[in-house]
Amino acid sequence: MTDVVTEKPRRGRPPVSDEQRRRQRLDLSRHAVRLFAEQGVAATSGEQIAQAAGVSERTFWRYFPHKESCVEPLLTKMVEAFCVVVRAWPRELELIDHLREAYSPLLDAASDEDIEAVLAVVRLTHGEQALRAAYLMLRERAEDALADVLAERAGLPRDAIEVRVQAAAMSAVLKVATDDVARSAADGVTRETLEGHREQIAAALRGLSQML
Amino acid sequence: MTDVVTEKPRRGRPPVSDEQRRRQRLDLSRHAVRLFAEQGVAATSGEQIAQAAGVSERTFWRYFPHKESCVEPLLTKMVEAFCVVVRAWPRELELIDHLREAYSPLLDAASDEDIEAVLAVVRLTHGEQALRAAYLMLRERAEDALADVLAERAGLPRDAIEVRVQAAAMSAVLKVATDDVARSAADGVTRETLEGHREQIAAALRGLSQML
DNA sequence: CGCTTAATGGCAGATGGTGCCAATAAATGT
DNA sequence: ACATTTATTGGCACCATCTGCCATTAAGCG
Repeated sequence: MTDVVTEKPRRGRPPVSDEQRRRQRLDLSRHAVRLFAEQGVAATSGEQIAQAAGVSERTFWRYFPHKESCVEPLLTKMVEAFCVVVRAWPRELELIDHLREAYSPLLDAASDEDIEAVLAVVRLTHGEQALRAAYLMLRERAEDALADVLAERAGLPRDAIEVRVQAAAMSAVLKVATDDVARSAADGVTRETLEGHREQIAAALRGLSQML
Repeated sequence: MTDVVTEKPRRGRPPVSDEQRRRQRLDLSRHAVRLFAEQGVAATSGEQIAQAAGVSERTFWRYFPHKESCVEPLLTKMVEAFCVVVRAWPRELELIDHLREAYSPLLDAASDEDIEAVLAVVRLTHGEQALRAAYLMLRERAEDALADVLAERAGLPRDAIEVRVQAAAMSAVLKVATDDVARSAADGVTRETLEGHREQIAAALRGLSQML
């Protein structure tokens, strides 16, 4: 009865906090992305990234299983932002209207630098196949999260076919819109660009409804 | 004026035909997939695949840029089959109805072995991340082809936002349906399973229209 | 059979990535 | 202060992935 949350009279050095680890990954991620953009993925070695971030190559490979997954921390920020918005989607509102309401505050929350970096990565994924593959894998993970939210809203199991189709379609729309905004924001991202992004999504969702 | 199709009084050994090359790739692909399924991707080395197919490791790497791209020839068969159907989609018919008409004959055309192999690969992509990434990349290439067809139908440029959204959404639907049929056909594929697949797609497309 | 060109195979080498172990860092107990 | 315990780090050896280079072989043609 005493092990509801198993007792842990911890003894040695405690593991670093998840927060700390996240920061470290993000730091490595920034260096990696900068180098990727400057000289290409293929021409950037793991050793180089490690050196730029001031850790040994060995620990670098402990933080990232593959070179391309260096983009993950940055991109995750983006998809998580979207998941937060979707999760807050009130039942009585149209998705488009909810986006208009909830998206702007979210943009204020993220730092301009991060937004710029994320868009840079998305642009990179077009020339660099390895990065594109990593990007698509990440989007599929996001799709699962989206499916969870949609399932809860609809009161259906998360692997119901309707739920998965809707999640996949929404995710696909978001992908197109994101690629588009990244392309059009090639030099400098403005508030107008981002609001354009929101409208892009809205228009795309509207377009979906005309499909059949 | 004499170089409309540059004159080629060919001299030495002629390059192998594209057909021949395609066959070779497909053969390597089959061996690779079998090994992947038997012992996992990570545990299967390029040397092993080459040996199984009876070529040197060096030439194996000439046929495939990465180990995971061994699944490409098989999967391409699948997406090309779908593209053919879409291309033949008459303007006056609903897509669902067209699928019902055109899909069955197509199933007869492909060999049972190949269909089985394709589904096996799709199943593999769920446990093997590297394969999943390759799969998603291929699907995106197929999405482009789909966009071309849709653009022509709609009389819009191929990079119009509506076209790309529609292509992305259709592709996403097809992905869900394909994953589902692969899972449900885990042991032995029957004609019922495949017709189920077609209905799966139809239902999914119908579901899409209810999205908003 | 010589000539020309394409495909192949073998070998060296750089990079990606992992397992193992010693060294160090951060906590607690005495 | 010091020993003890545990987590992280770095160094090293090692296998796999993939490429460049060159010699060899194969396939056509006069």
